[in-house]
Amino acid sequence: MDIEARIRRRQRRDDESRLIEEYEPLSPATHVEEPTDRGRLLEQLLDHLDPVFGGRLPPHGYLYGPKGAGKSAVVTALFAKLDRRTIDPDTVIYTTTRVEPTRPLQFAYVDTRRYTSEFAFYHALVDALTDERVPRHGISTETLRTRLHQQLEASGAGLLLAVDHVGEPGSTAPEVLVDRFSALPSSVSWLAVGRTEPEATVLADYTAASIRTGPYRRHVLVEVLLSRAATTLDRTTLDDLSAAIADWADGDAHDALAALFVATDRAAQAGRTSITEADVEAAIEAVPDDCVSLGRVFALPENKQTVLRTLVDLDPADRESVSVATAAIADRTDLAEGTIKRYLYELADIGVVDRVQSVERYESGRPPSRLEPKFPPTVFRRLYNLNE
DNA sequence: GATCCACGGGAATACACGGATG
DNA sequence: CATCCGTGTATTCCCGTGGATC
Repeated sequence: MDIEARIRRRQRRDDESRLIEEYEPLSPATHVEEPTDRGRLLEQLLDHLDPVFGGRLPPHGYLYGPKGAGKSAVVTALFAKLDRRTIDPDTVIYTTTRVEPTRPLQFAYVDTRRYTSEFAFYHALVDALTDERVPRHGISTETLRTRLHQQLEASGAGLLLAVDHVGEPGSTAPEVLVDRFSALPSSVSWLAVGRTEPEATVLADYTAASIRTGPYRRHVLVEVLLSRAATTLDRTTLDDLSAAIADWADGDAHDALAALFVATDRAAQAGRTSITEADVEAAIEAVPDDCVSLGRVFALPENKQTVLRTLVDLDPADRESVSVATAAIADRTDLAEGTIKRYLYELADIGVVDRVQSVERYESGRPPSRLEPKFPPTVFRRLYNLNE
């Protein structure tokens, strides 16, 4: 390869990476610090958490609502703020009718997509509550649990714990969680966050309060899209097309952002800084029905992401069956076939990829199934490469 | 030496089909 | 005709091993 070509390639790559960095605000997997658009939900949450501002713990609670409704956005933002604000009993103003013992409060947020196992869960908690490094190895789950207890008792502080993505396939089931909570001291109050109706889970039996949130209202979702796109796209066509995306997304901010992301990418590939109707149409096409949250995909263990990354680049013919895909991925990664195949089945099991059974007749044997990602490949590719 | 968990692999089971059997 | 059986593939389930780290 001559020097010219090498330089050209460098330049192209720089262009590309700069472009991708600009995309980041459009990522459906990241939350902004100030989700100003979820005022109602924020108020509901603050109502529930009100005792906190008097130095007391609120009762256990459950926040639920559909995908892309801003639950995680609000809860992570709120807990980040609360965590920075030490609630000091001395500054609390009492109504003097009753003297309750007050104590300082701590706040922690745990995402069960990432910290699923019992060990990982306690580890995340202890880690959040202490400045010291907590060993990941050579320490038993039991030891970790007692350490958490000691920590909580020693500090005398109450803990408000938010536990996100409860009951999603591949994360922690409500029953398991309730079990774990029962092992925690009474100075811990938790707020579970999930999608399922409380009546359909055991959580209803343990929580005093359920907070329900619905999908985004149309005009609010448009605002979300516009504000996130502000740095990336010029405004020429944005208003109308954002409205179109919002209509299609039906209140799901995740899918709407994903579509806007794909549309932006398509425009950028063509060297444009504004999106067209065709971009949006193509983008909507690229977001599958029942699209799985990209946050979930990026919470998967590294090697499962590697398998997915390879899978989405495969020739469609190489995705026609699990075995074929396994072989193709094994060629391109250093994972063993057995592992890849198991991963693919596991990914299908939690709904990250779909297995579509072939209807064509084969000579003999059980018919294979085609693998289809249940997320927009473009978005995954871009964000994955960004993390490299 | 202890611990968790990612990997790798293999055994058991399910499914589809054609052909044999009752 | 209904059922069973054999074969070949797909899928599920399970467990031992070893890496990394304390």
